Amino acid sequence: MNIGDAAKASGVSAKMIRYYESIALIPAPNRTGSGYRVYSPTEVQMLRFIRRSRDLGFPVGKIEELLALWRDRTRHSADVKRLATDQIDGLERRVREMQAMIDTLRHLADACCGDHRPDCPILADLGRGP
Amino acid sequence: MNIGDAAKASGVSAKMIRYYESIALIPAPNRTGSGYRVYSPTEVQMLRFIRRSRDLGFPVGKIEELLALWRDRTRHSADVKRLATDQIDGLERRVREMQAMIDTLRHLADACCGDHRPDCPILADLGRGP
DNA sequence: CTTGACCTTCCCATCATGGGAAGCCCTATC
DNA sequence: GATAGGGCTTCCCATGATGGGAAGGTCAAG
Repeated sequence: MNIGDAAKASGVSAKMIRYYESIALIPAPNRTGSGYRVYSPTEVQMLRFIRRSRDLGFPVGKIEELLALWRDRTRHSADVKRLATDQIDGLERRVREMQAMIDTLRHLADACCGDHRPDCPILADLGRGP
Repeated sequence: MNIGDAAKASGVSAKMIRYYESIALIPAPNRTGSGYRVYSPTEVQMLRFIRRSRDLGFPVGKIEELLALWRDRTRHSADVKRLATDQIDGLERRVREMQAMIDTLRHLADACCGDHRPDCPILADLGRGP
């Protein structure tokens, strides 16, 4: 299976597959005599694993840990769960930050009449003194 | 006022002040005979404006537009409001995406007993077939 | 045998931010 | 007046995950 087919089958772009190989997130695959990368079903499954992890927002470093646990038959599920809950915590923190921005923005936007006149509480707030 | 003092007064790091100048988000300030940047209160206020905008998640490109409107006494507040509501929309979209990740992760984490045994629905899900 | 689709590597760009090196400048203290 | 320490300058590099594109080799169908 060439890289293009592996990309289609896994949902990871060929570009990213090469990148993951370059940072050693995945092992270097076999090559044909002419240098083409060849992927086995197992490797494609690993790529799908990576893509699903990315879809859940895991950074590459954490995916590395997830892959190690995935391969480790003597893993403790507690370790996996901790990665998941840490990820939840990080996402929730970011959501809270963005929600605070949204709240402020909505408050300001509500106070702006949004017509042809220049008076604007949004700019007034951004430009207010210290 | 030197760059360090302007940084303290505005909350924008000296590094970022130089960066904003390099991308022409702010005009090049006056210099002393020896080449030190000198900032007036007006320029510090502009830096504060930028920092507040960044705190609300605006990307630099949008801050450029906000600054232009700020300076334009013939602006229409509708234009400012549109920037704000667009920003709200973008943030809300990202929040929804992250919330979906959180929901999935929590569902998976709840199903994982998180003990010393290797069985783990989280890994099972990430590694499941197509 | 040609054509077009694929593959390879390599370099560059994003976006906002920080780190650090080499070297100059200013002020306070001795 | 010399020296020390801290601040300033520019320049280069790195981040994280991704895409774009060029130059050139390969493969399969017609």
